[in-house]
Amino acid sequence: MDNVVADLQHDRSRLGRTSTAERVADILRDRIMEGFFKPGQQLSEEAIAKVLEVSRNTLREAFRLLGHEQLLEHRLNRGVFVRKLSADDVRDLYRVRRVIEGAAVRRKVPEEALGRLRRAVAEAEQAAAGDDWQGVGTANIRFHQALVAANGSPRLDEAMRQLLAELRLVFHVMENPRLLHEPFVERNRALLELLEAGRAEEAAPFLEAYLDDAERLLIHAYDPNR
Amino acid sequence: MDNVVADLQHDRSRLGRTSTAERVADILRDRIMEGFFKPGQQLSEEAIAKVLEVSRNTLREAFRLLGHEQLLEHRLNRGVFVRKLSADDVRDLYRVRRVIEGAAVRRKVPEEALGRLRRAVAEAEQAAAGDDWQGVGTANIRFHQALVAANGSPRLDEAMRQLLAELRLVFHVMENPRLLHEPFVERNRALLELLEAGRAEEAAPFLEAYLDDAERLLIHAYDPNR
DNA sequence: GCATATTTGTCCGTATGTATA
DNA sequence: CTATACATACGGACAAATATG
Repeated sequence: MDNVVADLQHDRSRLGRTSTAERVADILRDRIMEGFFKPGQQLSEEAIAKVLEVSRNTLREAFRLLGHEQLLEHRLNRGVFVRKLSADDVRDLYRVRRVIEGAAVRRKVPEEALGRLRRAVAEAEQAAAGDDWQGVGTANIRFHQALVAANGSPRLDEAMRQLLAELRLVFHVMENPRLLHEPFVERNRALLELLEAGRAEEAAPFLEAYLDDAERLLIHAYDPNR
Repeated sequence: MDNVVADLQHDRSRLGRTSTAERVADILRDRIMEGFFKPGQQLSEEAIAKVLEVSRNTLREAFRLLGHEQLLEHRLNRGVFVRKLSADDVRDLYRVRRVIEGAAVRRKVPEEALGRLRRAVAEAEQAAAGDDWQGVGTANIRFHQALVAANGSPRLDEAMRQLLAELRLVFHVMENPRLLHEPFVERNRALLELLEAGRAEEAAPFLEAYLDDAERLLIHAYDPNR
């Protein structure tokens, strides 16, 4: 436990530009999303403040930011914990994805967004060829971000960014990332081709089925307790 | 259980004991949304901390929360200011509304949600009859919240709550709330009737036109500088 | 169930940096 | 350019809640 916190030392160098609280939040966010801090784990004020060499007050501001992003959970007089998602949370996240991504595929996707989609698909295929399933996951996420960007809305982009950050909390408690990401590489390509052909009326139900399957797969494999 | 009382269920989350920072954030949020603090206005740490009798550290935690909700803007070493929305922001907010509310009307709206919609419409009509345009605005907002609730997603509910809070920033810099809210009372009723009849394929374009008009009206009347 | 240690919640004083009149 | 006001950040203090033996 002490060793886990000690590893944070490496992030100490990144402090130096914007407000300290925001930079601390950035560091912690990265750590949570990469699975270094695990769902359910408590983040001790004193320990982290000491290692990052910031005051407890500043750290608490950072905690507030991450709490609002749903990555941390505040329990009064108990402290902050990395959020642990329930199966219901997963279902809700997919509900939101259907709404936001569904709206995107119903539009005529601009050429710029198509370019990003193509690159994401190529990246995923390349990673898959090299058995790099972590890389496939990252590329797939980029694919869906590019998809949402077709809406042309900064706020939807931001909402998707946060949604995917939450989803990572789920990914990290699962072993076997291949099972999770491999099936969707070719479906991403298929979806891309529908969009390139401007066949929105087919893309929408295709995406629905896609997300249904992804949700089912995730729920089935997901055990919130560890 | 009484249906009117059922609406209160949504406020249940606000009951639990909370930290001072969260209660301060609640107070400030209310003040901003009621127009007491005006867009562009600076919120002085020292002055507010003194009046609310909390420490500046605690107040800063509250500021972080509201900043993340887009109601306050942080300028490094300058302080926090009530967010001032641009015309582009307004357009983006309506983009998001089309996505979230559009998804709702495409569904079969559950009876429970229909009940809330009916009550909101009735409330708006009653307020309009009494020339209470502020009340009409509140009722209309409740209508759209009930609409989004048809998605059955806590996260979309929360997103809508925040979106409407941002929109209030715009409403408050406009004089003549009647112009803003009156036209939509009967359109809300019309939309409700389409939903009650289960005519989703008509409700969707009706809502689109509705939001287009509302956005146009708002953009036209809105001058970000005061 | 009790006594004790630990941790959070909150406040204060202060030093430093930054923007602006 | 200087002066002033204010935000930023720190560290210490203590009460209150919670965990621990």
